Amino acid sequence: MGQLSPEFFRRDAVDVARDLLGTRLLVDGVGGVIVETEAYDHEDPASHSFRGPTARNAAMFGPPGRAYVYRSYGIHWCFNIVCGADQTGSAVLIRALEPLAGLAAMQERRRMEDPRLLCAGPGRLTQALAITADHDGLPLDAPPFRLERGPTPEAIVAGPRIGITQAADIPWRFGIAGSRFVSRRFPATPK
DNA sequence: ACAAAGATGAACT
DNA sequence: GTTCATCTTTGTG
Repeated sequence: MGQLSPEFFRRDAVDVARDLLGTRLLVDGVGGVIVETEAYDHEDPASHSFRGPTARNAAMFGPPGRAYVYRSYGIHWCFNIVCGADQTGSAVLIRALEPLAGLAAMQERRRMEDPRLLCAGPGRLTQALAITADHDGLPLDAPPFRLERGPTPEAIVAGPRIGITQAADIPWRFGIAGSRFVSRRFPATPK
């Protein structure tokens, strides 16, 4: 299974967000399978890129396939992958992983044992993988990162994004159906 | 210069 | 369900 190339990310963030589910993300060999994502683009009032380029969101307006890392609530780091053509200001927030590799390192960094709580949330997974501002702007097809496509999930679910006030009704949060490693359960989908 | 909000998580009632 | 730690970025005067 080869590395995902920048071309994989050179398209609509919503499509990338869906297609990233099932992909393995590793940082220095530590990580797991992406089970939850959210899409953001620059037409989107909830996105950091909505009001154009700034010092913080510079990576979002760079080439696709790179990291955008920002500080959240003064405490946590959040990890995104830049999408779209160059300078379009779209990205996918990685919200949760199913831990697979380097469990001991993650447990040490998170000071807890339960695999379900190691990477279930954007701030938790950056702590578990030791992602910080040092990674902002780095390409994801080179060390310390590794992104390898895995089996396509049987089914995915969608729902409103978490923790935003603008465009709170847009269902751009995606998850692997039935995963016990997501940050929160998805709303029941009416038939 | 200042204030407010924020793509969160943990602890607590 | 609520509170709060903690601090950068951004908008406003």
